[in-house]
Amino acid sequence: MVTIYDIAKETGYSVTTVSKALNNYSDVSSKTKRAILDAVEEMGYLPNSHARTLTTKKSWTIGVIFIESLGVGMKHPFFNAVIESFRKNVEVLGYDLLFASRMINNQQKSYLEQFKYRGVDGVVVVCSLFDDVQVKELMDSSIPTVVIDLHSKESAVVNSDNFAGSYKAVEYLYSLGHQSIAHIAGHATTFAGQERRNGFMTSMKTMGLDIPDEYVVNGDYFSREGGYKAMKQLLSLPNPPTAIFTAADSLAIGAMEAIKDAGYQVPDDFSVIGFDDIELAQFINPPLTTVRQDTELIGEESADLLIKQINSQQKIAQSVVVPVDLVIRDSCKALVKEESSKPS
Amino acid sequence: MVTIYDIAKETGYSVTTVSKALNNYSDVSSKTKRAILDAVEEMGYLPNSHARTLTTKKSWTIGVIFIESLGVGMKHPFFNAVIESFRKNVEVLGYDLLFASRMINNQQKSYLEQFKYRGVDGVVVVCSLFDDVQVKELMDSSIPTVVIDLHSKESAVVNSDNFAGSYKAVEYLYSLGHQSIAHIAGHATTFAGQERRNGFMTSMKTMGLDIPDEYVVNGDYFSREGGYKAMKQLLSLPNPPTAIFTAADSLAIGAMEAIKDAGYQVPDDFSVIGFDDIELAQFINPPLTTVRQDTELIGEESADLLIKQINSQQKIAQSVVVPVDLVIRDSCKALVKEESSKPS
DNA sequence: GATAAGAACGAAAGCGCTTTCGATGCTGAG
DNA sequence: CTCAGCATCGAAAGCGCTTTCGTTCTTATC
Repeated sequence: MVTIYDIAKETGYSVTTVSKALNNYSDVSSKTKRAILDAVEEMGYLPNSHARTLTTKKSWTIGVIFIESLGVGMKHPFFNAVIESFRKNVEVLGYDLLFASRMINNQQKSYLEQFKYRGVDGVVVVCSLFDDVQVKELMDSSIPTVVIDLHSKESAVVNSDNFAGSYKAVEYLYSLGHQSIAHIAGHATTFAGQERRNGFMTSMKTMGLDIPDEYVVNGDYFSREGGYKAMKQLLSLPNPPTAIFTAADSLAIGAMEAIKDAGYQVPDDFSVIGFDDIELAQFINPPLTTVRQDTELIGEESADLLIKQINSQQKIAQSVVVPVDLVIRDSCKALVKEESSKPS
Repeated sequence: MVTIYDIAKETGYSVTTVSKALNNYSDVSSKTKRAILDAVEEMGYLPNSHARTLTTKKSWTIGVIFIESLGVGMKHPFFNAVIESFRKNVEVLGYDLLFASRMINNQQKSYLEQFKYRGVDGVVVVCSLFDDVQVKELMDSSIPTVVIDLHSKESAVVNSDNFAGSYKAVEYLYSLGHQSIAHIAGHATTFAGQERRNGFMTSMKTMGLDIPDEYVVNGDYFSREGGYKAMKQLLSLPNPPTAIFTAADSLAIGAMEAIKDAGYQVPDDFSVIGFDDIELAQFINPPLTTVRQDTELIGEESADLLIKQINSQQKIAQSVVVPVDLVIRDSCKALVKEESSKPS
């Protein structure tokens, strides 16, 4: 490995001067700078990030963690889309992303410990779970943190406008003539799940619609199976809803399977609408109407928020919410008035 | 930040002894070790990875890069599944994953330079492109490398048995009575694309089937659009095939869209079969019959291969190919003999 | 009681870099 | 000619850790 000393020896200058030339200090003449840079080029010198970090306390590294209940990690379509966008936004600044393992010296450590050990400049966590102690610890620590998909008054967070998303969904269903609208909810320990549920309840009330207790059923951890089971439950009701708003596309997909398995059709018999707009949504049958989360923007906003904290050396308690859009595909249909066919 | 010196002062021992206690050296009595460990616990000491790496030359970090033509990065369903599996396999050993940015001191650098700068212990690259210079550079370098989805005699590589996969697909189609089978190929600069194409050609010959030139059409970079265009082309032929084997699920999906747009049905009018078995495959309509790549195993094998190199301090030129499976769903159908209806 | 062997500890160098502060030489102003 | 001021450069300390090589002290051996 060629070090700063080697190129000092080669050029006849001191390591100090070499270091300064490399870091664009003003007190080195252009002639010697030229000579040093030439030698650097010729000898194939590369700085050592660890040595540099050791003295500067800046690692140009951002830690990232996923906290999700499915256990799919990087395969999570929403999470990886957000992180990909985040990555693009920070890489141009020179930051690398570190996916941590929580093992130091063969001992299990917390994320906070791991990141302190690694000396990251900041960390981005994608976390929907409300009360993860490790994430809490991170947010309370001194290291700059931004968490995505979680809400907090005291920390830097960014998430979609879940409430508004629910509203748009319900409003759309209502405009289609639906009155009996059910909700397959995300897990209650999850901020997004809770918020979408709140949005549903509120907008239903705003529309003046009834919400029977049985119409709000838990889909568990945003899994397909959860959606399937929840829909089964809905179908077994004496008065099933005509439309279902689910808290996630995966839930919607599960629900649609249940509907098909029961011999019904979407959207003819039931309208369903999802949340997320994962890639899958447009390819299933029928293509899913859903509330789209803007992963690009979420990634960008979180990058901004984190970088701002890193640069200012202080935590910023700011909550940015990014707007969502309803994307209309074919899983919802206007309700034909039952009154005409079935006079009461 | 509490350092080794602080806990030395606290306990009255030298930093040497503290360091030894921390690293389980045998020449420290159990009593002093106990005392030191207690102080460590009490003072909340954490080692500094950069300082440690600086002296040991071991960073417990593995660099990862994606080289893919779509520009989707972490969103690539095959790549992220492989990397997720890889991560699980190395994290228990204490390795962290570093997604590099190629920016050092505000200057654009190559991956090799970036990784040397970062002092990673090894790098895993997921790369389908044949002749990427940066990947070549990496493979030729002294740093342990494993590359996934690429073939090479001189390096550590792991990939699916693309050839056998094609064979299974063609064989299946043939068993269904299809004789006119076309291939929508992946890009030729891609190892997987090339190999699947080879497998197609060879197995067709083995089955004694004809391959008109027009039956092998390029799907470009494994994109849906590529599949769409290629299928359009196939449909415009005077004698279109009855079945299409595509080099990727994305291509198959595009092809199926083209088929539908032309007013035909899958699998009634055309059988199509994909490659990969991405999550989407089971949810599209009809569910796609496809050749499944075992992402779990690929990740595991690459982890093994890389770790072996890291531990042995030398490059290993080994090529492991992991088996694929045909998963049969609903996009293929037995061909009804045309002879009966259309006597020649 | 003298000696060898082992157990427990520490001094110091070194990993590759940055940064402070001082030294040196040169210029032009007076 | 003198001196202030500027432009260049370098010595040295320090970042936090590991590791080699001694040193000291205890214990067992004859």
